[in-house]
Amino acid sequence: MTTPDQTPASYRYTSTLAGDIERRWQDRWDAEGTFEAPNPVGDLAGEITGEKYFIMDMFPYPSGAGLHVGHPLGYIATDVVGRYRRMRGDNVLHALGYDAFGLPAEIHAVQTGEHPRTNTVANIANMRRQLRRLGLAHDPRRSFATIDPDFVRWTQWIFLQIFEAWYDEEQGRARPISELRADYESGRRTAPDGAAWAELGPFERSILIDSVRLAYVDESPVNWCPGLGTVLANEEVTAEGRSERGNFPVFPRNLRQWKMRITAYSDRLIDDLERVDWPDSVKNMQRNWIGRSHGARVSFRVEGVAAPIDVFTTRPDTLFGATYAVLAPEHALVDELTTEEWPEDTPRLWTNGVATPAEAVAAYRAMAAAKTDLERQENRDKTGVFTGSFAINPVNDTRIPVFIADYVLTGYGTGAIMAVPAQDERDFEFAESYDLPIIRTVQPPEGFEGAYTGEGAAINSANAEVSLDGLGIAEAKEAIITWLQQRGAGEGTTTYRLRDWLFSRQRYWGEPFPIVYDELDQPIALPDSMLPVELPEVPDYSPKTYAPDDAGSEPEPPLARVPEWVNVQLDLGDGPRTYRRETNTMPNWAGSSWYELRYADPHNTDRLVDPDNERYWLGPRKPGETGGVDLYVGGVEHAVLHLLYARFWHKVLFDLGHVSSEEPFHKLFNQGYIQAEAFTDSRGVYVEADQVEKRDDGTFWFDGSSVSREYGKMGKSLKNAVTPDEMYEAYGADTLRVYEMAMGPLDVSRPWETRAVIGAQRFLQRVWRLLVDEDSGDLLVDDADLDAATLHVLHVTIDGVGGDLEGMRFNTAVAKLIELTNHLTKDGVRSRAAVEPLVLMLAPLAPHLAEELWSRLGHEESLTHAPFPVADPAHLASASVTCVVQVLGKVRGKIEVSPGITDEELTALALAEPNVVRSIDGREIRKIIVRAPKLVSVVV
RNA sequence: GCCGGGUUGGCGGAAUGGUAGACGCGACGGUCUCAAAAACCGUUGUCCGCAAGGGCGUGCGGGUUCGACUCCCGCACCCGGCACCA
Repeated sequence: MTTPDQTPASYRYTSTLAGDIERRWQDRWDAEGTFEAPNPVGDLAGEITGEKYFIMDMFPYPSGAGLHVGHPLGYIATDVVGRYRRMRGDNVLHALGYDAFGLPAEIHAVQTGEHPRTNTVANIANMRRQLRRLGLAHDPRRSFATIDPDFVRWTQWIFLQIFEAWYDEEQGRARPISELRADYESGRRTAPDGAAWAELGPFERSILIDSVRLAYVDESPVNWCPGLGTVLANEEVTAEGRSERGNFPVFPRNLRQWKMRITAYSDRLIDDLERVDWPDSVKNMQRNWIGRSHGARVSFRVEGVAAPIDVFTTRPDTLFGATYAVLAPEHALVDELTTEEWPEDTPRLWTNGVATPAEAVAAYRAMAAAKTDLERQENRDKTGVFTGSFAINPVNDTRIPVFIADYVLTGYGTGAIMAVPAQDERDFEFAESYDLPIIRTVQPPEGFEGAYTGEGAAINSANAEVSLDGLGIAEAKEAIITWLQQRGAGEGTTTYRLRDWLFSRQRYWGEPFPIVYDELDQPIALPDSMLPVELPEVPDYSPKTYAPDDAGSEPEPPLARVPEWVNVQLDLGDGPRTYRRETNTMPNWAGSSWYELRYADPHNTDRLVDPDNERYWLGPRKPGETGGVDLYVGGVEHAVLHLLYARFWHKVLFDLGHVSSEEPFHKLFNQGYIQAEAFTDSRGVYVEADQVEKRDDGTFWFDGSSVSREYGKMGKSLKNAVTPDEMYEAYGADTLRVYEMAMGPLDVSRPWETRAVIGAQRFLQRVWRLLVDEDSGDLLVDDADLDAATLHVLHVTIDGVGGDLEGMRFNTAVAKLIELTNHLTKDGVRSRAAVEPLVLMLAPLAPHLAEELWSRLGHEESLTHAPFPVADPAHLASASVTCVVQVLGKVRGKIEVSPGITDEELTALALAEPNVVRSIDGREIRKIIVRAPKLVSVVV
């Protein structure tokens, strides 16, 4: 019930008024194309002024659940930066696309029978609506979704560029396959086995070429996930050996799959991290993931066997201490090394009590194969079995036994090691278990027991030709590598943890490969004119899935079930023939691996991106720089997945001359997460957080029962999502923006607190009330001159806010604007000279309110390109300064002084301050430190 | 185990080696109101004190300095990443 005298002021800045203002300005920005950024050439060409600035957000996956208030955090931050830079005169490119292929849409399609595109398009529309209401200054002409046929076409085109390229180690870059073919044809290059090109048949030639392509089909161990019915990249498998998505077990299986030769770029991917402006944590994660380690390959001759064992070691300096060798159970040489019978005097410990080496090895291999990654991780006891063979240590011709053991991994280095128990903890444990000799080759500290991995002088390390004794680790490594190279027994080398990128998935909702196979089963690229290859309609969107632990099951992608699409008649140059299409699809990382380029030229039908547009938006600003997007903001969860793949593709495109930038993202910023309280009942089940009652004694109640509080990522699963729509409704978009920016530093995660949002609204309300009469709506601004104190506060604020926005310290920028507002409010200062700069400074954070006030101040144009205020140094110094007087480091007095005061005058004033006099208490003054005009420190 | 980041009032957080706690939330007191809400004004690290003022205080223990949240050494705990990677 309302009565007339209870009606609130009609022009109070409430959520209703804010909503009116916000919708009005959003419509006007759209109508006027306010945020459209001109390109140098093409359909978006226009007059360019100012420096370019390219901002990107990690684009969203259009989930059916819609947004919660955690999602827009990064989008608001980039929007503030973009709006600030426009006011500084920059030509700002900022748009938002959608990463729209992916599993959730496919699952939804399987459940409903609805085409994933239908649902995805609806979700994108809903997300666009929610985001538009935030007032983001995006160029709407540059938005796209990775599922758009126009976009898919170029994803497929890039795939073919990679397919039609090889890595020239000599030049350190990718080159087109056509150049390799030309080299072979002209005889400048011969096949690795020495065969001449002319002597090879067409099939052999294809095999030779296919074996070096950057995108290739390979039968090798991959991560097969029966529960999902698809294979997964290493990056998509958790440390526990389960799928990152769905948490199903993953099994190693040999399968024919597409891979990308990302390992060719290992060095550049590591080295160029030094050239980009990224958080150290992410750089470290990428370095770790690539896992470069320098060491040596050493060849061990084996008695009675032709092939030597090649091992990789990072400690070649300890070679004299190698007392046995170990192969991974899956190593190719194991069968050859396994002897007929146990050698005489073989300790029973080494045979596992089995009658023959063959049986013992077979049993051990079977046991190792049955172990999941998780079991391997839980049980790190060193086990193994002797093969019956002996290798010869090249430095001293000692016979050393060869074991297989599952602590040696098949995928790393050469899959074989020399074991040096004295200097390696794992080898030490194994040697203890199997009673193997331990020879120290590095002098440990007095009384040290066990494996010594620290620095020290080499000992026991000399033969007739070389002595390492007395050398430190680094010199010893160098000396032994030189010796090994002279003897042909080894060489210095580098290995990597990174594996080639598994690029095919047995899914429907992804990009089809632009590849067909001929009758010899060789992959053939489709010509550009046939792109994009579009997805066929299918009866069933899901791949065949199996019981999660059915390791022996076979992948069957949905596309394989559409024979009329799979088997196709094409004329690829030598008349119409029947081909078989690739039925796998690309992983959903494909679109995000190059989308930065498409923002720069979103409608180009002739090229991926016009070189002029690419050079303008992404090219290096100075020679020697990498170039790339000027600011890229997103969550840290993509530190090694998306960000590594995108760098790889970008570098291939650079090598092939399609882009001028060497890196996709020059500056990366990881925003934190918005967390939220979640509540569980006595069974541990989450209850609706917004229905929990908080009592004054600090307890929480739901439906009459006590519940307990925890903090977690906001979302549906914890039942604690707060939607932006609720916030628009209750406070308005500007309030939500200011609150999210004021909560704390952008890169730190922090809990959401709806009740604290009111503070942001009160601030905006105060600004509004300063300029506008709440009852009449009249402008209250006058043209009075500013007093000295106000001038000082104003210019200090201008100086600070500009720097804070520049440095993405949005929380302190908001605090400074609040201080200025409070100062003006308290003194009743409504002068145009003060409120106009305030409105301009507020504009990046609360653009709708700022536009409305700016227009009420009499400006007809949007303030989007109005100049951001510049501080006048003359007003940065204030008329008087508070000087702190310390006695023995403790503050004992404060005196107001003029900023220009001399050290002598200040010292005299300080020593006269009554409380300082009392504190000194007549003691002798030993020293006085003066930092005029702020500080005097007295030492007694 | 290794690598990276962190620990400041009731809460979120602020502090080029120079007044610790800006700004906001909450709480408490007040103005307005018949009352309440909203809004506005004031107080708010903690202890002693009527006050003036003083003691203590940035995870813990040391150190450097006239002066340390800040720099150095050691430790604890929390978060993230990697992990039998030779």
